[in-house]
Amino acid sequence: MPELPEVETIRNNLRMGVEHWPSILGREIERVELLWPRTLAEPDYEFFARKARGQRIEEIGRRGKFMLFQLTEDVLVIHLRMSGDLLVEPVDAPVALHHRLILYLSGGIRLAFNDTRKFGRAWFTQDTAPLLGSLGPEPFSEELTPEGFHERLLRSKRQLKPLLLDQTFLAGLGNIYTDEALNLAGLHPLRRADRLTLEQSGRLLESIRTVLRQGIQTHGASIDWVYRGGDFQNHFRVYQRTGQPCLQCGTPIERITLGQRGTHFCPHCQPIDS
DNA sequence: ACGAGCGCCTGTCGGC
DNA sequence: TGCCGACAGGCGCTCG
Repeated sequence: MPELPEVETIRNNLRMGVEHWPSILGREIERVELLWPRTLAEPDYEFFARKARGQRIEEIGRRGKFMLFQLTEDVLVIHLRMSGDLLVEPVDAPVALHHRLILYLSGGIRLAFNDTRKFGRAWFTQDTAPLLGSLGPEPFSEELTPEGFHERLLRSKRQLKPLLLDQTFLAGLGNIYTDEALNLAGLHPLRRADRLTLEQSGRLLESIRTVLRQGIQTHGASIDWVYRGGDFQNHFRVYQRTGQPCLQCGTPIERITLGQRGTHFCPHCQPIDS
């Protein structure tokens, strides 16, 4: 589910509040509840439950696909992986089937980490470096220039699709937005990174920023996010459009498997050579 | 340094 | 209706 735009959408909702949801900023953690032990990667539950109690949520940040809850003393880091979601609820609401971790907050509300497939993880720590230190640049960083991006691409012999999914190369892209960005840039997913011209690299960076910006503006690629108003799935150019005509040229969209991930592209608009 | 394959999990969908 | 495989937004690991 969540790539950079979805994580950013959730972050905004939790910070600013949204209809039915008050902001959780400034609230105190009164109690925590862990319903699936593996969801808490570290530390052990006893320590976490004791130390988190009484801390306030000072700020909510994001790095790549990681959500960062800056607390009074520690940081709660959450990665939603495939099916994770964060919900604000009244304390007396029934606990949904797939809730894995719940923070009970001051003011009669709670923050629930809901995660059907149980891949999501939470870390409670004072040092985020081991988790975030190896991440690549943020796509919207002003320090990431077309020239700098081109140089990074030239250092790799990898195919574009797996490279863009590698969070140490660039932080935040997932399967949907990678396919969309490559299509928009007119680049084949199997193209070798070190064969791109400066102009192609610049177009790729621009395309990445465009599709991510569209994703954020439409509140994420929902599918099962209807309640949140996510709308990006109505704007897919290639993702999950196998066999359907390319919006640009009418050629049927092709699907291949690459590193266990479905990969969608237009064979005409994204030629393997040039 | 790279790609391929698997494990972690639950749910949905299409074919037979 | 029921069963079975394919597939799903991610990522860490091993192996060649």
